[in-house]
Amino acid sequence: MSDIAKAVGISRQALYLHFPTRAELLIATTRHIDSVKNMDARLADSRAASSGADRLVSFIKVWGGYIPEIHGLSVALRSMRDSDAEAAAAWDDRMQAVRHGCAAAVEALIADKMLKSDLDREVATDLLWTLLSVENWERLVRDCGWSQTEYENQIRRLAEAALLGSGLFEK
Amino acid sequence: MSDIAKAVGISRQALYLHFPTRAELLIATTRHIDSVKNMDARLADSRAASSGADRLVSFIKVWGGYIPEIHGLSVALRSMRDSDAEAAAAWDDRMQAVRHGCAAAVEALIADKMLKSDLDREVATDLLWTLLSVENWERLVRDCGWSQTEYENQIRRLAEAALLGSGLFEK
DNA sequence: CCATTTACTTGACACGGTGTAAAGTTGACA
DNA sequence: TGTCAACTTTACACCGTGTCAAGTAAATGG
Repeated sequence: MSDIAKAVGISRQALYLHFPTRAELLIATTRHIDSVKNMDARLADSRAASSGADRLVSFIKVWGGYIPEIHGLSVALRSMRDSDAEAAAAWDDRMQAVRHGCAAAVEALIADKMLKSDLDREVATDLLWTLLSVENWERLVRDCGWSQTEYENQIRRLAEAALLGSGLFEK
Repeated sequence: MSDIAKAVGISRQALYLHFPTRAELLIATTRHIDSVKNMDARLADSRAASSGADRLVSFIKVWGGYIPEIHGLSVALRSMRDSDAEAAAAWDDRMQAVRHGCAAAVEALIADKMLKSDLDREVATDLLWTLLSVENWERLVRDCGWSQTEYENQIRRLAEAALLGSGLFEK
């Protein structure tokens, strides 16, 4: 809190006049970033795709490209998950939004009969959601040194390999 | 530290006589659990498999089954990653051991010409390592409510879909 | 123009957790 | 009997979060 106050150019106490707790500051920051970067609108774009497979690809591109922009905040929010229930709820809320995007993409695949025949919609959604986690981005981009485009390409391939059946011709 | 001391039945200070810092206590716990549960030996078992594909499956089974046993410790160790360099190093060290297992499995696939032809050994290792992260286990088992066997089966399928080519017949 | 309100300041303090330090107790072993 | 090792109690320093009180400076409004 003192670091932030210093960076902003006000006293630590003045910061507490605006945000009662550290958690609420982070939550407000989340909301602010979401509105500035307009995550919902970007995700909505991915709904424009015609086929289910295209929709999957564009959803992955949109969300995958969003991750680096929110990564710093995500670290802060997740690090206080266990000490602050409100922060945990704020983070989970954002993640549920992503999950809804995943569910919608899976639904589009089902509509196109492109989802692997032995995959439940719930299981498919969970798998896609897991693949697209911030943690996986961290591991591949930060720990393994992948570029953002490598990340996006491989995760897309992985998601396709995991979810896409060849429709009628699938064995 | 006080909680642990209480649980052990000694004073907080006596705990500091054994472990100079909280981080060192967790690191020692890691070592102890590894020796008690014998992770290395279990991983070695997966090397016995004849084919590369079998080896992949058995590695996933061994490590995937090990995750729940170390999960609590893993949470504690990861939560102090940013505040304590030694704890971070201890965790990274264990994860590098897993990565070596992944690399060995990928190598076995290459030897059997079963690795997807457009996958680099490094990229394949990174992907497998990422799939098998504790974080993905947490998401699927804890957050999504999957059973351990569901987790193991789906991750195995996912790894196979991601890495396995059909050898000569791969397009 | 004066009074109030608003946004901020400084300074102090409580609390919890980690880690340090010192002095005292207990029991075993030589 | 003396010494050592393991432990105890007590106290304290440091840091970060969050609270509280009193004061200031500028804008707003009757």
